Amino acid sequence: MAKTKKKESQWETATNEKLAEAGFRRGGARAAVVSLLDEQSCALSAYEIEELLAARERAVGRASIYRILEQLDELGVVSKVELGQAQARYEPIRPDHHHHHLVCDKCGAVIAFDDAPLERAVDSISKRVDFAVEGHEIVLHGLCADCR
Amino acid sequence: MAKTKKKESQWETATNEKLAEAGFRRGGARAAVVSLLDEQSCALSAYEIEELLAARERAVGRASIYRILEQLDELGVVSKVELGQAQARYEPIRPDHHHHHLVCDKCGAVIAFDDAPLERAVDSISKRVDFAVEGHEIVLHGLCADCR
DNA sequence: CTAGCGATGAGACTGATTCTCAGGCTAGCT
DNA sequence: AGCTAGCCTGAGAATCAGTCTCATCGCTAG
Ligand SMILES: [Zn+2]
Ligand SMILES: [Zn+2]
Ligand SMILES: [Zn+2]
Ligand SMILES: [Zn+2]
Repeated sequence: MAKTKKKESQWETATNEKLAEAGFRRGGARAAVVSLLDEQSCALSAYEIEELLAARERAVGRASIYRILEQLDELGVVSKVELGQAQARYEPIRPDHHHHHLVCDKCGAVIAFDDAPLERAVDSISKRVDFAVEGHEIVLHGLCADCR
Repeated sequence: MAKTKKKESQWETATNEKLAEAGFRRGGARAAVVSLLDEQSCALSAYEIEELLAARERAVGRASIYRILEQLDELGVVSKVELGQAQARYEPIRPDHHHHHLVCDKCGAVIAFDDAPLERAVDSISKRVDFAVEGHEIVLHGLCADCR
């Protein structure tokens, strides 16, 4: 069966470069995770990643998934987001698509949103506090249109 | 030994009233947790609550602590905050002391801060989205002054 | 082509949180 | 005050996400 050769996006390319620069060797498991993340516009849980990869012809061990996600997080190419759902989610960081999340407390739906004034307010605070701010996470809780 | 009779604050009083209104009976475990939370200005983890209560003369079972915190969260008098530390923290909601947190990724220190422009930005978004926003959580990650 | 060493994954382990259920206590009634 | 229904508690088992261990696999420098 012919393998679907997808076009690598900016993110996947940049991520592979950073991995190489950081001294990592190439490996099938990591490539599969990076490739899957590259297709996402919002966050996936480690469990979802495990399932999606298994559904393709490239299952990856759970230990590897967590190890890889941690490496990507440290490299600054992936963001670990805690939406108060007792499990972390991970999404690729694309400078041109910075966003935050609305979480439905009833059905768990996650909706992305972005807002310039909000970012400005956060940047402003970051400069004022005696703290080296490296990132921020903003989550709005409530009920989605369907659950209301 | 004389028991230190503390003055009930606005929060503890209001919480007890809401519990009664919601049809809850009174109970020693819950009263102890509510009283402890009332003394806090920022968030405690369930484990810390368990220890602090045990250190006094009123140990409360772990199951009860979690059950009670969940009830208080549902009543809207306690906020469950996830600071990305693999464990939730809980703090009383005091309308006049609304705040958010700075978390040191190195040592885990939690520092509270508040910012009017930030709240305004969040309120503004809340009104614009097709989502019934009931609350929000903002966490800034980075390195505290000591760990830098 | 081969050795050396990073990459991988099965499964045990940990730690936080949730569940179960027997016994305790409150609130309401007599 | 005494009695009862049913909420309140807590010890310990069960879950579950996430972490660790370690034997094996497979890059890649040479
Ligand atoms: Zn997202
Ligand atoms: Zn919903
Ligand atoms: Zn706080
Ligand atoms: Zn620190």
